Amino acid sequence: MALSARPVPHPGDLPHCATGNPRYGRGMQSRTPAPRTAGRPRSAAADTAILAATRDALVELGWSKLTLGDVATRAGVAKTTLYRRWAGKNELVVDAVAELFDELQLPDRGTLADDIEGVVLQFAAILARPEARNGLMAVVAESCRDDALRERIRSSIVDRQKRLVLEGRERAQARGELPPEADPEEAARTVDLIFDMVAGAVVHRTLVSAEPADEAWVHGFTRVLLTGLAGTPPG
Amino acid sequence: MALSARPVPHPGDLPHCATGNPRYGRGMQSRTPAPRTAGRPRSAAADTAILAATRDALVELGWSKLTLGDVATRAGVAKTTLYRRWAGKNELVVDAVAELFDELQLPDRGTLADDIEGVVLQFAAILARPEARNGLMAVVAESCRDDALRERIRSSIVDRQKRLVLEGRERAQARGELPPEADPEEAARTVDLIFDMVAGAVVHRTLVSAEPADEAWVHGFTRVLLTGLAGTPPG
DNA sequence: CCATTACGCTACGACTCGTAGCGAAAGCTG
DNA sequence: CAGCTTTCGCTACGAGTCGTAGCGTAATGG
Repeated sequence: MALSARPVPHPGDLPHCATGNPRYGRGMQSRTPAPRTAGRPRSAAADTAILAATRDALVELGWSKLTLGDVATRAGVAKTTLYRRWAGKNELVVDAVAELFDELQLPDRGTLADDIEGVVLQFAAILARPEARNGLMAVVAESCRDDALRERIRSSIVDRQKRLVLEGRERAQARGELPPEADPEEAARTVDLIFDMVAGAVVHRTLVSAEPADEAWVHGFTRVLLTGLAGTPPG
Repeated sequence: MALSARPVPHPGDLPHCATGNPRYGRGMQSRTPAPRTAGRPRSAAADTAILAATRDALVELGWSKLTLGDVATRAGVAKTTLYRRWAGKNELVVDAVAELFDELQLPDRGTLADDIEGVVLQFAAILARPEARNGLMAVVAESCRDDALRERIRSSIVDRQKRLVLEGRERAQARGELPPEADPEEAARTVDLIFDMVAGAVVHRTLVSAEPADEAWVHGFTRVLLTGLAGTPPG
């Protein structure tokens, strides 16, 4: 018969993620691919089912009314399985939401303005999905009191997308639309500033003002971002 | 002896706010000052104590771990008193946070750039307070699934501060820094756009990037907002 | 004086949380 | 194949919170 369960290594362990599975796995994703151990491997299907069920629950219930027991039922797994893989609600939702943002791309449309409009529209399309809105805002709110969670959000979501700003600037500089950067430190600050302005404006428009970031809005936003307030006479 | 308590008029009533007290009172604040009724009046001191206790609890506990029972204990009132005045956690926190933003002003500093920098710094200072961060983000997150709550946030917080953008533009136009607006509809859209860009950038910088919106950052932000990306050669 | 309303307090059922324990299933390894 | 290891589903549990009901008391106004 099975032996008694050994003490659960739950709080703060580095697990053996066979698949691209979560639980402190996203943060340090440049690890050795598989610290294999013997025994029954974790079901990869359970991971995807749980994350999908989390997004569904976010749509129907929102953050505060989402319970882990309900997610487990939706995913067809036991509640204990869920707790074996994630430390709590915050971590689960971060992983469930992070997957949504990995589809962002920066297709080359020929000009800086068109590149910006394109990626901002993609970002707006993701934020238009209720699971993205509910989940992202909730974990950001929670991260105010939880440094580990904020770092997890930053590495899983924010920093991953900052590549888009870098890529767009390089293209614009190659085209001659933007001057080359002399001071690399200043350049890094500018990248952060632009990212905050773009992401912040779209988030605020979508969530606080609660109006769609459609093509017309994105066009106006891009014009202000590129030429400034005074440079946009309505004529 | 006291009669049996009549059915609580809790969900969806228009109460009689003697003081500037909450409970659906902020949304329609242009009401007759006091629809007086007989009986013992509600304690105004209890209102202020509850709202202050809510902010304290937000600082110490954050949103998710904040319980109404705890707030009641901090405020020195009974839990039932709290439920008699607010419908739930969301409404309470909205009122507690809204008070923080009423102190925003737009002092005339002589130029549009300095006006913007001044008000953005004020906004950043408010968002630097943990009770503002925790509470605001949490209710915004919840408002994704609650239209009434979003409307309450908009009327209590957002629209009240949009006056700052209007005021700043009027001054800039009077100074000749901005051209007069021909199309009033286009002008309204521009106000909304600017508000989303300013508030969104500060919020994203403070909460997501988790770095302070200090004077250097605000200066760079203002420069981009006024002159655009291409108009800021680092030299 | 008396009707009316707010207040503090206690208690309650319902729900969620996170964990423990068990037996069974699913892999790897010799 | 047998044997070991780890995961899985299930049940149960104490702790905590929720929102409400009920009661007696305090504070106003007519």
